Amino acid sequence: MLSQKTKYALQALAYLAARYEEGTPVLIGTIAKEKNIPIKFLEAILCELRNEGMLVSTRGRSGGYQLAEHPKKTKLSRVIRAVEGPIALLSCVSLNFYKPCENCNQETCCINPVMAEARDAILKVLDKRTVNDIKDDQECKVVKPVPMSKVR
Amino acid sequence: MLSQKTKYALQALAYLAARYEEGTPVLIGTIAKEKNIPIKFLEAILCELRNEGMLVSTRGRSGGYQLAEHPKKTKLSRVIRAVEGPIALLSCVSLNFYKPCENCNQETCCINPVMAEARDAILKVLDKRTVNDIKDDQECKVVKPVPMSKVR
DNA sequence: AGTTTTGTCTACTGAATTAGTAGACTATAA
DNA sequence: TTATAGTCTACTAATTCAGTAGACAAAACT
Repeated sequence: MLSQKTKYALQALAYLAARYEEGTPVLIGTIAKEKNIPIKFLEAILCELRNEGMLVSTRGRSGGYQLAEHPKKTKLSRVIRAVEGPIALLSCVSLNFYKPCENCNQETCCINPVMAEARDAILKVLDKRTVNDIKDDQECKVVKPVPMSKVR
Repeated sequence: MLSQKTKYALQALAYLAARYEEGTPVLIGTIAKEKNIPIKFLEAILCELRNEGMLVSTRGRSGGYQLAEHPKKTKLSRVIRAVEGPIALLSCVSLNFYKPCENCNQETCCINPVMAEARDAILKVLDKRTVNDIKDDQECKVVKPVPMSKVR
């Protein structure tokens, strides 16, 4: 399960994506209020996303946060990795946070390949879906399938 | 990420699956030693799996645990749900542990459908893979694909 | 230039979960 | 009948999660 923090991150990005075309920074306070997120907690989350290069911030008056690039460019897998950490079910099959198991032998462990299969299945979705797919104020109850040719 | 507890559960089942044909109970102590799992912790885990009907236990001398049914019958999704809980990334898209979000509106939330898509992708793997696929002492580095016709 | 608005950063805290332990108790086979 | 093995309840230490507080820094508007 994703943590509350990751959920907040996704919600904030969904909001910023909807306002991406405006081209101006959005106040933390506005996002917090709109999405019902504790402002100080959101602050820390947005700061992390900025450090990861997903957001840009403007300080001072009329400052705030905005997406660093078009919402279609930011994959959900990247967001989750930044806030939550590994996407794989076990660290021994993680692509970005690999760590061998302590009590089992990689060579003979038969759990490993099945978990790798599961990881690939999740990533197939989270690598093709972007912030644009979760943005606010759109018809979204039916997610339109993305043709595999569009997935790089 | 799966918890240590779930990993232990899978490892124990992998061991029991390999010894399923023997038809006799296996000591907790044997599994604990073989798999490097703290015995008292394993005890609690096996007890849970028994309560879920995946294992049967025999008390007293020459007692122990064994699989309740053929390893092919026990889906990994069932194991994970029993020990870990929901498989979905958000509880609002969980099939077995559904709980609505507190701070977002199900009707307008666009994160929901994407997460449902991810859930289906994971379940497609965890519903078709069984304890038999992870059992010890087999060639398993290459997981043979299961034809979709075999998946119910 | 000064003040206000807004973001940044560090540190702290309470609650929940995870991982593991201890020990009394109960059932069964030899 | 006794040793062996599982059952059950309760406890605890460590870690993570979720959220808070407050000092500080940058920028814009006056």
